[in-house]
Amino acid sequence: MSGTTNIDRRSARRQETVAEIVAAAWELAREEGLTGLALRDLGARVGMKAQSLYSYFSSKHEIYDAMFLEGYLAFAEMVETTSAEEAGNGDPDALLRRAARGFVAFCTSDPARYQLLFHRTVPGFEPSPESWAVALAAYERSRQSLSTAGIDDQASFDLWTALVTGLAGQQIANDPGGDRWEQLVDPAVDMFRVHLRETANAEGEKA
Amino acid sequence: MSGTTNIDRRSARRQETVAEIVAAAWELAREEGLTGLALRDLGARVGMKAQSLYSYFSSKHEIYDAMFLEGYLAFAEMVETTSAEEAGNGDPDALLRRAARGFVAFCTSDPARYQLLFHRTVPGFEPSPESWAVALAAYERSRQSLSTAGIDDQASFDLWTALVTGLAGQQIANDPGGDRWEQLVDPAVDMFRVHLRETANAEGEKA
DNA sequence: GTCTATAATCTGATAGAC
DNA sequence: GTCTATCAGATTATAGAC
Repeated sequence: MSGTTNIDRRSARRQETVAEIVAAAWELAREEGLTGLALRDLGARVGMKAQSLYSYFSSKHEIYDAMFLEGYLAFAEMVETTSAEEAGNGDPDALLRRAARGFVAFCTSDPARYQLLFHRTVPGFEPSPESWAVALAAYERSRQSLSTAGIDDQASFDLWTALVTGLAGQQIANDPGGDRWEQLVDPAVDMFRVHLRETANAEGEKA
Repeated sequence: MSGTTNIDRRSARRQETVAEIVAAAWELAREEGLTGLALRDLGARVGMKAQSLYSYFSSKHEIYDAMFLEGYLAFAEMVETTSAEEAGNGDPDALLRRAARGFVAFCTSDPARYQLLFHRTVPGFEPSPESWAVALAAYERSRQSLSTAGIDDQASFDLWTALVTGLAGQQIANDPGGDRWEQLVDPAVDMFRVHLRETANAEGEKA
């Protein structure tokens, strides 16, 4: 009787614990720096010995991988929110502004996450194919959303990502907690919009 | 007889060794990652026991500090080269292009250095006041140089640094060894130039 | 699934001989 | 100034009892 249910319960409990561990890992990464994360501290934070973590993850890199995955799930959610039709009643300029603000806020709200997702900073760590797939899907979703705002070629999108990661990076590195670069998000979007218009014109002239 | 000379010789020899250690530290940082640098490996690389490094540096952070300092000296040199009058016969647009290309090449040629100089990625490390002074001077020199190309307010310069560090960061993280974002440097400069023209117009209209 | 015990190694750093 | 010796502790990770 109810063998499956017990298994479900057990795996649900397990997933809870896994999630708790990953949450604690993020906490520690924020406090100690991404590469300062230590399994001893992590175990202590969730009320376990460090060794017990190996019941849930087979290596430290696997924990980083779970963090990476979770980070990109949060990224995807942010993309979805800023892309929402209702939020901007179809105005492409408003969409661009929302996307840029959302992205920079996403980054500055968690510098450790910004580091893990957008820079290769943990020695030896490489995301698993599964996590990469999620990252890529989120990236594609973002690209698709912004294509409706006029960013419809790869080069423009690459320039866009450089611009927004650059704003976030400068804010985090040189004015943590402040808004010196966050203030520049709207001007940067204006600048980028002119660029879009000009490249569109150039295409038109060629035709 | 030549007591001072002996001291000079000795301190010169010492400086040579210090420079050798820092050079080896950069090598290792490039190979193992900036935070993967270990004193044992560093000692081995220069033909010493790790403990002997303490004759030259009193802590690991002090080595990072020397790397930081050296990095900003190289940065200053790059700024000087790209700012050179001769290199662009006074054409402000050419200066902007040279500055951007020079900066991105400076970053991509050494990702570990990019990380140390422009992101806070080593847990617990903070540059000494002396090193900060050099960094700040190089920053100011860059700002001064680019002010002759029309970047004459802080906000525009901040936007500029976000743009070029962003291009470099994306190149390093997502296409190491390639040129996907490096190709976008000139288009990015064009985009930025239009921004400069527009903000200048806006200022003019206010007056 | 968590523990103890511990392996095996690496960490940065110090003391003191030469 | 470099060495040996070593500290004191951290690190990730495994084996096996409960």
